[in-house]
Formats: sequence, C-alpha cells, structure tokens
Amino acid sequence: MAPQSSRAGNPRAPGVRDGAVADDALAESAGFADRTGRPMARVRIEDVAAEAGVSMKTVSRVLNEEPNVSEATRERVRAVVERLQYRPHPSARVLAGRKSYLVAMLYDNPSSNYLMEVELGVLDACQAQHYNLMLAPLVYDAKDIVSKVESLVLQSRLDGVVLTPPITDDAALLARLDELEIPWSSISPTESNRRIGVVVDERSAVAEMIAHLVSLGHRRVAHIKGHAAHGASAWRLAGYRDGLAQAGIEPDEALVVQGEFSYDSGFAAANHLLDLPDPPTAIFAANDDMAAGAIGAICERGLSVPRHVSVCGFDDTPIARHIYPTLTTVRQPTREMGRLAGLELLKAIRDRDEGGLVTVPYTLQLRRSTGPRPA
Amino acid sequence: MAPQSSRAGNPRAPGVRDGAVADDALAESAGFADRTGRPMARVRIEDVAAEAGVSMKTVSRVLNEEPNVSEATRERVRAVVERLQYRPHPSARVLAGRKSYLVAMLYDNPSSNYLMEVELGVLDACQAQHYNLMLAPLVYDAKDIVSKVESLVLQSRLDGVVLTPPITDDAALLARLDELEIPWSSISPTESNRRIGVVVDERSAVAEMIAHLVSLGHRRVAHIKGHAAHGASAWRLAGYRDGLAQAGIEPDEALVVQGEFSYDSGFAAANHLLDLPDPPTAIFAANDDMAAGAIGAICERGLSVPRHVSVCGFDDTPIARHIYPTLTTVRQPTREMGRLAGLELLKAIRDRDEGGLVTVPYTLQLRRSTGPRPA
DNA sequence: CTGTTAGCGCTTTCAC
DNA sequence: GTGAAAGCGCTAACAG
Repeated sequence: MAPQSSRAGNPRAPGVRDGAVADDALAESAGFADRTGRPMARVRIEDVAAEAGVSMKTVSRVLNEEPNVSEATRERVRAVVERLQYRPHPSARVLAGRKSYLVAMLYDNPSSNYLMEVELGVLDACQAQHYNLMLAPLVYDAKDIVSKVESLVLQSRLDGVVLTPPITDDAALLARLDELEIPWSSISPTESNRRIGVVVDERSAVAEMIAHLVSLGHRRVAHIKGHAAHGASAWRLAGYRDGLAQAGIEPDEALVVQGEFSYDSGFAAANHLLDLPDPPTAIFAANDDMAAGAIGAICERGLSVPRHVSVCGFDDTPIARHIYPTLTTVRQPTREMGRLAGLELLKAIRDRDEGGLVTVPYTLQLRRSTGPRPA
Repeated sequence: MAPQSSRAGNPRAPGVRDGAVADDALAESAGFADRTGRPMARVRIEDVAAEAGVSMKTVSRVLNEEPNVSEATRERVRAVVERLQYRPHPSARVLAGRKSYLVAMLYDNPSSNYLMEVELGVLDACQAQHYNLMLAPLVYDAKDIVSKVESLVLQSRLDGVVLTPPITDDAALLARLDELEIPWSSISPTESNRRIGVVVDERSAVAEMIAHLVSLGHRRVAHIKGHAAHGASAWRLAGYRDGLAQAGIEPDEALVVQGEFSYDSGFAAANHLLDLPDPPTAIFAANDDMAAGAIGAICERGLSVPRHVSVCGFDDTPIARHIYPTLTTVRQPTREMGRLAGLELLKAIRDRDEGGLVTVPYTLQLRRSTGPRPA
C-alpha cells in the first residue's frame, strides 16, 4: 500500500465514467486539417483497405494482431496505415466488438501523491496499448464495496481492473471479480492475495533502513505503524523487527505505536514517544506523511532533527524533499509500479493464462533527517 | 475522451484516447446481474421505447432533453428509464451522434497538487453531465503547442477543452481553437485572455496577506516572484505592491526576487534575501512550494520561523499543513474552480452563447509561519 | 409533437 | 488465408 497520504487537498479523485484520456495523437502530427484549418475527413478502415487492396476485415486483423494474414499482406497493410496515419475510431471498436478497451483503477484516497504517481504509470501502460483508463475513486467501505464495484464493472463493461491498497486485500471483492471473470491486477497486495500485479520487498527495505539507523549508533529505534487495514503496515512492521533482530537489539514494545498514515497521527505518535521515560533517539515512520508529522512534533518541542532525534519515512513522496530537514526514506518506483501493474493486467485480459506478479526494486534515499545518535 | 481513458499522459497521461473515466454507475446499483451473478442482458433504448409505447427517437429526445416531446410522454419515458435502470451506451452515442462527449484538460505539469485538485473538479462537472474527460499532459513548448493541440482536438474529436496556466495565455493557441470552433474554458487566465472560465481575485488576496504581515509589525516584507510565464506571477506581484502601498511602505526593489514556483527556487531566493545587508523580516512567496523552500533555507541557517523571519505562501497545497511550522497561505477553492470551469465549458458546448467567467472567493489561512516582527 | 429509415466505423459471424 | 454481409446501440435526417 501505500500509504495514502492524506493530504487533503490534493490531488485527484476522479469520477465516474469520465476519465481522463490522453491520446497518442499528442505525440504525432496527424494530418487532419489542411492549411485552411478545415478538418479533413477522417481516414476510415475502408480507406485503408481500398488503398492496400484488401478487405476491411484483413485490415482489422492486422490492427488487432490476429492470425490468418500472410506476413506480406500484414506488412503492406501496416505501411498504408502508417502512411495514411490511420487510427481506428475507439467508439466504433467498442460498439462493434465485445471488448470495451476500458480498464478501471480502483482506489480510495484520491488525494495521495502515491496514487497519482501510480495512476500515471497505469495510464502509460494503457495508452501504449490503446486502452482507456477509468478512474474509480471509491469511498472504501467493506460493506458495499462489492456491489459498488460490481455495478461499475457491469455497467461500464470493464475489461479488467487495477486494485490499489487496501482494496487489494478485500477477499470478498476478489472472489466476486473472479466469479464475474474480470481480470484484476494488484499493487502491493498482501501475500495471500497475490496473483497478478506488482510488489516491492518492503520488508527488506525497512530492515535495511533500520540497519542504517543502527550504523549511526542508534539503539532505541521507535516505529510508528501504518493504518491497520493496510497490508503494508504489517510488512513494514515486520521489516522493523527484522532490522532490530539483525542488529541484536532487544525489541521494546513501548517503542511501537499505532499511526494511520496521516500527518496528524504521526504528530501524535511522536509526542507519545517523546514523553516516554526513556525516549527513542530515532523514529521510523511507516510513511512520509507520518514522518513529517513526527518532525513537526519534535520541532514543536524545541528539539532538532536529526541532532536530538533522527526520523525516517517510507515512500519518498514529494514532501520528503520539501520539508526541513529533508527526509531519509525508502523510494519505491511508484509510477513504474503502476505501469507494470497495467501491463500485467492487459496481458491477462488478452489471455487469461498470462500476467503474473512482478517484483520491483526499492532504494534507500538517505537525506538529512537521520544522523548520529546524540551523545 | 471519453471513454477512453483519458488522461493522457500522466498518470494519466496517457496517452491517447485513454483516460480515466469514472462512471456514475458507481453511485448507483444498477441491476445488471441477478443473484446468480450472471450479468443480464443490457437494457437498450429499444426496450425502453417498447415498454413506454413510443419510438426510439422519442426516448432519445427525452434523454437528450430535446424539444418536441409532450410533457406527459416525457414523464412516462423517464419513469420507464428509471424503472429499467437504463443507461445509454456511451460508444453508441458517440458513434451515431456528432458529438464526442469528450473534453480534455490541457496542462503541463502533471504532478502538481494544484492540478490534481483542479482535475478532480473538472471530473466532477463532466461526470455529472455524462461527459468524459481526457487528460492531456503537454510538455509546454510554445513552438509546437498549437499543432499538438490541433491534432489532439481533431483526432479525438474533442467537444471542448479546459486550459490551465500557463497554457491559458498562449494567444496563438487560443486563436486556433477559435478557428476550429472548439469551445475553451480557462482556469485563472490573465485579464486579456478571459472569456469563459474561473478566476479568483489573487491580487486582493495578496494585498490582504501583506496587510496581515504589516499588522504583525513587519515593514521589510520581501517577495519571491513566481515563474515569469505565468499570469499568476504578475497578479501576485501586483497584490504585493498594492499591499505595501496601502500600508504606506516604500517599496524596495532589492526585496523582490525572481523564483519559478519550485522548492529549490524558493530556497535559493530566500538565501539571497537573507544575505542582504538589511534583510527582510517577512517573506511572501508566490506559492507554497517556494515558501517551503524559503523555510528550509531559513532553518538551515539556524534561524527560526516565525521568530526570526515570517514566511507565507499561496495556494494552500497539502504541504502547507505538513511542514514545520505550518504555513500561512492563501487558499483558493481549487477543486471547485475545476468544477466551475468544467460547468461553464459544458454550457458553452451546448450553446455557443452560454458560459461565462465566474469569480470564486479566496480565504487567508493564518497558521504558524507568520508571527510578530522580531524586536 | 412523433415516428421511420439510414447509417456512424468497426468487428463479428460464416462463407469462400 | 481472405472476404461479404450483418449488425453493435444510438442519433440524424427526413418524413408525417
């Protein structure tokens, strides 16, 4: 998961059946208008067929990479398509075919930077294959999410869906999607819900981060956990424990406090930690927003980061570079993750036996918020 | 777009004809599947016509709010539509009609929180009227923006476009859109490019902000300007001057430095200001990111905000609440602005004589980054 | 005020 | 390997 950020304010949450679509056309200069500025008639499949001396159906076959076309014809058709700058009319395709060429990305916190990035990645994948992406922001509520998604899927004739945390782990929803035979691809699902999608080894990433803290001399390292409903919270907590164990540090449960991925929860959790009789010298927050909150709480007490307390987060959202001090955090290739999730989904849509789970690498971003343990 | 996915690029940025689409369907519980989970056949306009005892065309008229239908028939058809939970097939509409039910939002910085919010608002408007939104991230480059947009518009048969700064002020583009008879709606355009869209009185907002600073005792108030290509930079600068004038403070050009809306530029600008022989006691940055950068620079020198220097920004992006100290800034109702821009555009699409410029109110968000002038 | 007839541009049969 | 015909679901055009 991703930690959603709860920045209110931000970003995007889209709506229904609207989506945002971008067209490759942008990258090209299709010749759709002459100098007079009057649009020229659109090139149709019929024109391509005539020009190539084949039937419409053959052109269609080439376009959709279907079999039963000789390599020679295929090449000839491709050349004409290219020359005429032909682009199939999406609506006609949808109407005539049985596919909708539409996939949706389901998410519940439209304003997180994390999701925006992911969305861009999914969009990359979709546009590359001429699929459309529908944004489906949901107010996550286990009670009716199944029926909501069901009507969305059926109404919009979705060809597949990309799931983001914590929706990735709603067993009832996953089961229903399977019944409806709608392929789904997950981003950072928990172990038990993996099938098609993308994951990063968050656990190892966190363990590495803890090792970094330990190398700076810290022994009392606290952890602010993420929202309980998110699988990521569990992974990150496990990584924290691994890191401590690897360093031979006795875990102290008093140093593990609950947060919920929001700035405010990080702020409150840090205050709690600092009030402890034997406070930590370093804090690992399960995401950047909470880390920012922790830094706020520390500063508010007149203490300094990292001189008095080191703080680190997870996600490397933009805020990590925009707060003072800049935040040490774990970077996941968010956009790439979205792209890969989209790619795997499209594979599965084409062939139910395709599509798999891909693992992407993380990177530790060491910045100014972590430093040597105070003397 | 439509149905396609829309965001081009970006995260949506995708590409082509893909977009993010969200469907109202989400909000409903269309009865598209029986208990067995098997989807039922989709209700078509023909079914509605038969059920209501009228022709398809009449149903179509009711659906599109066209004239020439008696109120009685209208009501009867509406009832059947409701009972059958009929929803027109978007692709069929597009294919048959001459409208694409697709508008695009043109922007150039896909990752800003500001744009994400705006996008959500535009999406709100689109989905409410069953329009699709295509996201069209552009790498803004005056040289070829006209042809890029032109091919996008023609290729995707856009019904209209929403422009965001600084694209709002590209005269050549606006002229071309007019030639192509594509309605356009702008968000925060400069005075000379206003016609349909949304604006806030940024100038007064800034003047008020300066008055706030003055009321705290500040006399040496600096300004970090925004990117020169953005109309907003000029407004905010004008507001700064107004504020100073109203307070009877002699402007000092040394206190006005160029920024470019980025964190780094704010950081650099603040450093420059602090190095001045007679440095300012307060800094008004033209946006929040630069204000954050200024705070970073100030902290780096071991100074404290607002004890040594007060800082304020503009936009009230999420970062304003997530940095320490929290940032005093001007809040614009970004999402609402997107919604209104979309609404006015749709009006103009329906009737070329409709749609206008609406002004929305701003609010000063007084937080912790501004305080009394140091003794 | 209302209905009938053609397609929109593409993909599906199903034939060759 | 390839093509001809028949729609997908809706709206435009032209009747009444």
